[in-house]
Order: sequence, then structure tokens, then C-alpha cells
Amino acid sequence: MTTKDEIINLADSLIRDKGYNAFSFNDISKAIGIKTSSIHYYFPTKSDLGISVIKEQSKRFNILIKELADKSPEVKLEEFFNMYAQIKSDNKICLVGSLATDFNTIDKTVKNELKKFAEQILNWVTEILTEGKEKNIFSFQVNVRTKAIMIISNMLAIVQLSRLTNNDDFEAVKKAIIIELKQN
Amino acid sequence: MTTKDEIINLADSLIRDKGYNAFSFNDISKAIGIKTSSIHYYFPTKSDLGISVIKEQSKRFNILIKELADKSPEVKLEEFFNMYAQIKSDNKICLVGSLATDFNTIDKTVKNELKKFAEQILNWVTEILTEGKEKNIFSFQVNVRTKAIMIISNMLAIVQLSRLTNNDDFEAVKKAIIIELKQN
DNA sequence: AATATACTACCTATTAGTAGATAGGCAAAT
DNA sequence: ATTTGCCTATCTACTAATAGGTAGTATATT
Repeated sequence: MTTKDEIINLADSLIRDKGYNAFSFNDISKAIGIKTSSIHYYFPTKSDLGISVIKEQSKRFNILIKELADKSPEVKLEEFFNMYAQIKSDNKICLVGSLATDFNTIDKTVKNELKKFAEQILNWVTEILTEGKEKNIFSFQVNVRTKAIMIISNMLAIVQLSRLTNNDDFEAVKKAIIIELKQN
Repeated sequence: MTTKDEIINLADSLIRDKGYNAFSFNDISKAIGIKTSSIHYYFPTKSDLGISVIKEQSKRFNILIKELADKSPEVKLEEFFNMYAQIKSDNKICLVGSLATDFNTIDKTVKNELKKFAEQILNWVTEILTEGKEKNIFSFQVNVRTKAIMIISNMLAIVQLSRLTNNDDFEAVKKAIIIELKQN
């Protein structure tokens, strides 16, 4: 892995662990053993690094979407949940939730990249639910986009909330979503 | 309003606007026109201020619970949603979501206070749903506590997520939750 | 007189960011 | 084959701003 990729991965991890405003170039510097000035060589500003972190996640998300293209809506949704299960088991939160909290403090350029990433996620989940409903695998009364937002919301929030309540709550919520989608 | 209350209210507002690590004693100092050292007179450390913010919200929440004690589950839930509608219209996020994001950076004492507050909220929503189910007003298959977490999650996350998507999404999610609770 | 509330002045640590030096590798020109 | 020069990646050393926090003092209220 190149130093640049190492920096991006570490920044990603720190943002989802401590939040955007709590992580510093010094954290990364210490962790990978180069000076902060060397990080500025790759990323002139913190915003540049933030943007790269979002773009990297977006890239990986896109790869996942393509890999699962011919799978069933159930499998796709299960894989979507698995993303958050991984986040939970790392005691982290998701990038969108972390940066949404800090939204009013981040640069416009970072905001725009984040909006694009959130839209990408929302579009995919909406597609999964649409396909699932058409094939009578999933059942729900409300608008598809709204249902997609609700499921994403549940995942986004449960990784945050279960830091305060109980780690088991993640699994319970995941199962409950599936039960409700399959009822009737 | 006393200076102390003014500081608490402003800190609350700043935490829910920018996040715990992005607000400073200087922000408050400028806003209410006293020196930062004067804020330290009331709150020796930032953690002390953070704890007071949580305790104040908890106090107000408790008052709301008592005021609504003899109301129907529907009214109670509606009022619960109204809390978040207010947050959304202020373009803020909820305290629990904000501090959950910064959880790994806050003092143990703040963490404990936050956990207590989250439990208080969870208990109330669980009670509302239990009563609603008993009286056949609400209908859901999954465990009551889990359902309560899901509804809180939806609120916690939608105020964050709709910063990136669309402000109208809040109202859509709120209505969808009610529809789903009343189906069958 | 005592207490509450505010102030001035200061401290140390950390932040993001910059300027300039250095060293090694690679490739084209001599 | 050697030199020249550029590019990449790192360093040292620095800056200005801001952070949370402290000590001691002044003022106002009770």
C-alpha cells in the first residue's frame, strides 16, 4: 500500500472513530511514522484529505454494487447490512453519519462530495427495495424512497446509538427490519 | 435568564449545530459578551459544561413526560416527533446523536450522563409503544424495545441525513412511521 | 464584611499550514 | 559512461491562530 493510501485509510478510520474535528494530521503522523508536513505533500489541506476519504469510500461502494448486480434483493440487502455490522464490530460509525454531525463545520467542497456519496447509497437501497417489491419478496406500504431512507437511517443511527445502549441492539434492529419487510 | 443558563443554552445549541469538538469557550464568550475565564467560573472544565447541557435536556424531557402522562399514546408519540421537528427546523441535530458521534473523545463522566439520558428516552418510547400496542392503537411484530430503538434511530438519523438529502425527508419519514404503526 | 460575578493577564499545548533543504531515483543529453 | 536536471518523497524548522485552563484582581450585590 502506498503512503497516500495509508493516509486515506487512517483518516477514514479516525473520522469514523473520533469525528472529523477531533482527528489531526498529528494523529496520522504518529501512526504511520511520517511528519505532518509530509501529509500536506499529498493533501495540501484537511479538506483535500476529507474529500479523498469520501471518494475512496464511494469507489469501494460502487465496486460492491457492481459485484452484487446479479444477486437477489435479499442478498443485496444482507450485504448492505453487513457493511454496518463491520462498522459496529470496529466500534466505529459510518462516514455519512460522522460527517453529517460535523456538517456545519466542513468546507463546501467536502459537503458536496458527501452529498453525492449519500445520494449514491440512497439510490442503491431504493433500487433494492423497488426490485424486492416488484418480485413480492419485500412488502411495505410507504413510498420506496422514504422506506430506503428509513432503513439507512436505522443503520446510520444504530451504530451511533448502540455506543450508548447495548451492542446487541445492532443485530436486533437488523433482524427486525428484515422481519418487517417480509411480513404479510 | 441567568448567565449560567445562558451559557448552558448556548453550549447546547453549539453542540447540536457544530459538534462537541468544534465549539469552544470563545464561541460562547463572543456570543454572550463575557470573557472565557468567566465561563470557567461557572464550569471549571468543558466536560462540566457538557454534563450540565445533558442534565438540562434530561430535566426538560422529564417535565414533558410528566405533562403528557395522561395523554394517549398517539399524542405522546406525536409530541415526541415534534421535538425532532423543532430540531430539524433549526437545522440542528439531536444531542444524543451529536455526542454519540464524538463518543470516543469525551470524558467518562460525560459518557455516563449521556448514557443515562439515552436510557431515559428509550424507556419513554418503549412505554408509549407498549401502551399503544395493549390498546390496539399501534401494531407491530417485533420486540417493543427494538421497535422503540428503531423509531428513535429514525429520528436521530433523519435530522442528520436530511442535511445532505432533502429537508422534506423529515416529514416523510415521520408520516411513514405512523402509517406503519397503524397498519393491519 | 462577605460573597458572587466578572475581569486582566497569562500559560502551555495543539492546530493547520508554509518554506526551504535534502536525498534518491530516473531519464535524457553530453 | 557520466553528467545534468527533474521529480518524488521526505525532512527540519517555523508561523499564526486557537484551544482549554489558571491565578490573581476588581467590582458589585447582599
